Amino acid sequence: MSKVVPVTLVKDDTTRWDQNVTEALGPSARVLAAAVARRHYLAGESKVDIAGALGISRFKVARLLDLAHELGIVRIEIASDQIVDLQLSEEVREAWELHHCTVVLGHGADAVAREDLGRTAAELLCEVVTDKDVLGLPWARSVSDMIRSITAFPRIPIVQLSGSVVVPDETTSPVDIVGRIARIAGGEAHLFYAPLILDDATSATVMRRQPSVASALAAADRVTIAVAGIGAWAPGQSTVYDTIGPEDRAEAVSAGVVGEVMGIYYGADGAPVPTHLTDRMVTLTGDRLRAVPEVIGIARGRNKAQAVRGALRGGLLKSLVIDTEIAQSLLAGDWPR
Amino acid sequence: MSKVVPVTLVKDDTTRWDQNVTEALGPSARVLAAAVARRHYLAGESKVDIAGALGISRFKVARLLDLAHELGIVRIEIASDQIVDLQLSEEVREAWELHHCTVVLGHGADAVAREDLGRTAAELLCEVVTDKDVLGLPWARSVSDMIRSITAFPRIPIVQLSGSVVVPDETTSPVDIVGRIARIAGGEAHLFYAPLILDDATSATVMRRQPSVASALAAADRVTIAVAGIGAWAPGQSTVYDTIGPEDRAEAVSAGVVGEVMGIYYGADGAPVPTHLTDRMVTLTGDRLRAVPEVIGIARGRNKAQAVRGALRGGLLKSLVIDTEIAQSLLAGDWPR
DNA sequence: AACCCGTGTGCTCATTTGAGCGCACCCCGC
DNA sequence: GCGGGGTGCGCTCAAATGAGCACACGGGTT
Repeated sequence: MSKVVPVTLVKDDTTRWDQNVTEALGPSARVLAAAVARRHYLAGESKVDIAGALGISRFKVARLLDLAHELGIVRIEIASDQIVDLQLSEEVREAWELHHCTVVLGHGADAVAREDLGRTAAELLCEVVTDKDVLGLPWARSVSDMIRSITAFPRIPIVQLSGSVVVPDETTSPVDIVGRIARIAGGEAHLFYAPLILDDATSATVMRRQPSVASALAAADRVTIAVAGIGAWAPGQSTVYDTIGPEDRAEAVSAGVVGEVMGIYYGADGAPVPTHLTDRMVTLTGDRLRAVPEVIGIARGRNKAQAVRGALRGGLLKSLVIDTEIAQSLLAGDWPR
Repeated sequence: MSKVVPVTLVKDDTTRWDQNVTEALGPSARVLAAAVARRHYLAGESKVDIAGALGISRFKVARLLDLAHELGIVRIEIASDQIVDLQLSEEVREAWELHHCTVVLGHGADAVAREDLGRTAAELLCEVVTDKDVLGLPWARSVSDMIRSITAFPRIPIVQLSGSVVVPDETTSPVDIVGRIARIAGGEAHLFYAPLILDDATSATVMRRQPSVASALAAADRVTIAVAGIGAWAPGQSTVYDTIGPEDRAEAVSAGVVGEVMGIYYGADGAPVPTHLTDRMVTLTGDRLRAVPEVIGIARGRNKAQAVRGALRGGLLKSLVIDTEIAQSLLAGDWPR
């Protein structure tokens, strides 16, 4: 309640006798500015109240606060997250008009751990999902990484969206992975045992007519949330690429394929690429995936950047869980849309 | 401009499937909260604008910001000064209803350097003084420390308020000190050569009648700003105490003297203490000092805490430049007034 | 002297913001 | 199925706030 003796905040440079002052402001002004800042920002008092308590005008309080900002007496910082680069995430989200984007920070010099990416994707899924949703899942390594991190889930239908690929070094079998979350969720589950890719279109057609498969693929219409891995068309960047033969790879390359999502192929501009491969897949169509209201894509590593960009351009994904390298690539150089 | 998919901020603990979530909030909410906080606090956008840009209500923006505070995503801190404890200064100022208070931080374990205290006092004086003021100065070690730090000063009258004490280890002579600032200021100066304390009351009366002395003491009425050292009534804590004989010291002690300012004696409650010493001083009266609108007291060290408190209670000082020890003592235990 | 410019100050008015309210929803137990 | 408690949400109205303006003062120039 004590009144303050007026203190001129900034003296004219020519008239100040403050040549001995170390900082830009005298000690009393610093004390005053700090006191005002503390009351306003830490104690939450309104500027009017502060002005009343100190016997100065509310305008002076406001100017004092501005000054305190300029001089660095008040410092406001947005805390950095341990796991997620909050700023980069938002920049990517904004730039590509995504629903959600989560950029996972890599610890140390090396890339983001699969485990971290999977856990973060799990958190995002759990955050976004409601008990009105229908979840669609393909088979993908990154998706199984995610599912491993999920311990609780709402009781909602789970729909398998694609066949599976046998990968030697994966310990758990494909359907187990999709089945795991179905068990956790406890709702109805549309699962099937089928390979993602067959040797010819005829076999694939037959396979798609299998009741379990047909029922699951039909249920894809009802899916409201899907999670997808993103495969780049290069060795080690796509389980499909690694599975098929050299000629098939080459055909896709010459057709312009840069990546696949759930076995749906697309080019650098995101447009579907017609290929003989397409008819051999047991998966939903690109249009059906595009119609899903929320599709979360998961990807990691510089080599997948172009594939992610294509998937986004093609409208296959609505959200992303990625690492810093891909995020920076998505913001760099050629701009979206 | 991209729209945001609604995200429920806090789920009911019973309904959340976030047992795998490391933090209290999902990644998307963290990204959103951080983005809002960044836009509001760093970019300075209004909540209404942010709400419009993100397609959410301004209330949600506000709640999101509250949340960001609670979770520590936004952290506001008042920067600490290198020289002055801004918070402690304000607390003392407020508690004792001072015009200004500057608590100088000691570096390392030992006490605040005389030099730091003097420099800070100089800064405060230069900040507070205007070219309409009349400056009054006594002789005191701390005052001479301050004056040494002054290199520029407005062209105002300088009035010497007390006689001087010869201290062996001070290199500069008393009047030189007061004369120095008079030279820097360049205005009219009321200086005189006289001891602060004489052997008897008669000599003191004679001395006070000397034209130069009388003129200066008369000019004390016009003084608008004075700076004073504070002496505690103990060895090494007051140049007056150290100068006089044991009987005089004892008399003052038994009369209840705890300190002196400009040779004006007072007790623990700040009331003037009548003593034979008083008549022997060449200085202004306590009432005259109390009438000066701004008196800045300088003191350092735990031993002077009680003397400072007395001087404040007695209304001799309006402002303080002190160290952390005295400041804490002023806030501790027995409360002012 | 008269002038002008830069600076600090407080005012007015439009915008922004906060406190409280009611509504809709959902989970739970009867 | 039907209240009850809790929660998130947006509305209303009053208070707080910001942008711009006018004024006063001081120092320097014409």
